[in-house]
Amino acid sequence: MARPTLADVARSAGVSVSTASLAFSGAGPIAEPTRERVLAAAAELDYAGPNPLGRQLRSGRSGIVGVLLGGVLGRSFREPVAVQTLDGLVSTLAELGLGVLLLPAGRGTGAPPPPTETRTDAPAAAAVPNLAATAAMDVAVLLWGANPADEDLIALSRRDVPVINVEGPAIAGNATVSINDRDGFAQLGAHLASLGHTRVAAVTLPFDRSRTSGIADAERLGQIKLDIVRRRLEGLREGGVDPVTVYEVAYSQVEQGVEAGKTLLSGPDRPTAIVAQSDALAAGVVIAARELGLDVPGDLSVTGFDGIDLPWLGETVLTTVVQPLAEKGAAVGRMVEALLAGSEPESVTFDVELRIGTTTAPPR
Amino acid sequence: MARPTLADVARSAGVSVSTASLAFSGAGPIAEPTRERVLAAAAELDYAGPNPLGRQLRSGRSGIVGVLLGGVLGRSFREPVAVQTLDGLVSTLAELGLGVLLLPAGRGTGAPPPPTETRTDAPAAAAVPNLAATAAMDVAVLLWGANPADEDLIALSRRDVPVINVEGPAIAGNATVSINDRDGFAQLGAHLASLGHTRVAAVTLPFDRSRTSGIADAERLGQIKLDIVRRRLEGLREGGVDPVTVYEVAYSQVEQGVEAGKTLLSGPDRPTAIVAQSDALAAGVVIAARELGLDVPGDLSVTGFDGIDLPWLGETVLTTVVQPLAEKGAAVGRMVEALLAGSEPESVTFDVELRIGTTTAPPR
DNA sequence: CTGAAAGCGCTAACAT
DNA sequence: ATGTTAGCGCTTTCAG
Repeated sequence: MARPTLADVARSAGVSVSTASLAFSGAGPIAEPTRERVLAAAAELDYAGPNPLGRQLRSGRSGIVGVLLGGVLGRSFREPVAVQTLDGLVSTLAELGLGVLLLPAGRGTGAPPPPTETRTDAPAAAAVPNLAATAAMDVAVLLWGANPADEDLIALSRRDVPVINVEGPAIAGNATVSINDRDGFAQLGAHLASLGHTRVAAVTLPFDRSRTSGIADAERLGQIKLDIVRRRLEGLREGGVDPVTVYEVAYSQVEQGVEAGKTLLSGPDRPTAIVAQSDALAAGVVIAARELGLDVPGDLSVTGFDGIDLPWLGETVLTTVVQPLAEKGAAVGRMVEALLAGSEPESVTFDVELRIGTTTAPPR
Repeated sequence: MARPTLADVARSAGVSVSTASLAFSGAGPIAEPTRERVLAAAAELDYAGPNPLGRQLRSGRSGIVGVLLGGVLGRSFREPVAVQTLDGLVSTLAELGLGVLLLPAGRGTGAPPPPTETRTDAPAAAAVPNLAATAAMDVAVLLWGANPADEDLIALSRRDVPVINVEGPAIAGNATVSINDRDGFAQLGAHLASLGHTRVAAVTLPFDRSRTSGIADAERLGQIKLDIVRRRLEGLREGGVDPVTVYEVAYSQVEQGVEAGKTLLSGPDRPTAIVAQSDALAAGVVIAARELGLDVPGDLSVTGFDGIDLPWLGETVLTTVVQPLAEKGAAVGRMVEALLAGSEPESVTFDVELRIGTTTAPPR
């Protein structure tokens, strides 16, 4: 009644277990009639195929790719770009027979865990087991970076699990997939400058994981932890636009963009253009402008970044920079493949492309 | 140089492997000094903890919960409700030390696989290994249903992997998490009827996985495969609204709602209200109405379903029915727990709540 | 409280 | 082409 094992099948087919194994894996020479006999015996016994646990222990491979979510951005699932990248990654890996295991980020270094109560009861049993430290996986993919000091990353490196970094800070020894976002913002800056904008505000991704949001003062601007944010601001300046105000959001979500837009557009010296570091934020800014009765692009130009589909704005087409999300997923897939084959994958950087929509025009 | 094993740690600490095992698992009596000695030896050797592969084979448990995506709806990741449910599920399971493995749906019965070429080369090795059939997992969760005849489901049942069904059709022997959506739509219907609407159109989720979209004629209406769609339409009628036109979409996405809205609002006998089967679709309808110069709710009332956050509409608050997404995730978590403990989980159905917003009003 | 021994189910050398 | 033999690393009886 218990699940049959390969040994049962082998016995029933009158062959050895190793032969039976070959019948399933195809990893070795086997006579066609023999193979069929084994398969028939398996069908007879209702054998569902080799138990993955046994196979994994023996081969030392789990066939699992862990994906560390929410390193920097909180609820990755809510962020369209993260979701789309993940989507691409899952399909790419599935074709290699690899599964994606979601690893929700543990408490990182940014927010220290709550103080431990003095325990009078049980011995110090592992309170919350951390998947990054305990789950089986052959490779880990870090979506959207994290602090190298993160608990999860330390655990992974102790376990010798190779890590592939997507848009994260360069970490020694990790292959990285990134985009040329500095150039993308330089193009956006040049576009706005050529239109004649001089009073430009920026809405940026989080500077760190502190979940701060609001206009960043000089002090805060000196504390930008995340390369991606700094790089994008620098790109903008390279393009000829030095933002007069910088608004930092806590998450890359439309709501946050609305908030940022309302603040920036209600203050004195209203900007003639707002550069957002993501399409979601830009969409929020457009919505905020509309609610304040401003015309886009007549009264305000808005730019985004990412090139995701934004049905929310109706006919309005966001001026943005398109990054190749699907290709990024595929690139990660190839890196995983290389890693599993024992070779060192090479980091890649993809180019991005300016796409001019209907949200930018000369200032009035 | 190779990774140390538990045996190495035990030897170094001067204890037996079984004792060393206890030091890590805490699953048995062990003297505190002994435990510390083992842990010290582990730290010394840079041992990262018990190898999950060994543990899994021995205990027969992988600690992995497979989540079958896209059963019915294609790219689940793009659908806000699926994403939010998944989000809740991941956090709930993480607290139990369980990981979520994403299982992209294989080719289901709806779309038969492409015809096999006559092979003259290699023996019939498994072309594309299907994760549902090969990956290690203790339980599978079916998000948004599927056909019981699906390849993946068959594979899971052959492997004796218990399945928990979220919003799927009842499948014999599977525990199910669902919501009282019939009642929700009855409430929506009653609300619209009480406002005086009689010419109401409906925008529904896909009838099956054929990815058809457009106005459903009588014949098509007789082919609704998915319980959820039928049940929701029935609920609406119970509430006193019999839709004059039914538009079926291929995906529950804003774009599709826009498409549906444009079609329904451009035809003759324009409806005074449109009932959408999801908030994403309703948002699209609102956008379409605006683009056609119609006022919501003045010229058109619109209702959604799900109660997800929709920042896209600005100040507009959708009249909708709120379903407890987080609670659904938690319920699945509890079921998984029960299943792993060897008991039969009980199916649950959650109540939903009508939330009247600013998108419904009496017809002009 | 600790140790010895067995074996989870499979695959990979090696021998035939 | 097939069989024999050895473990992969761990947990779990069962004795002591």
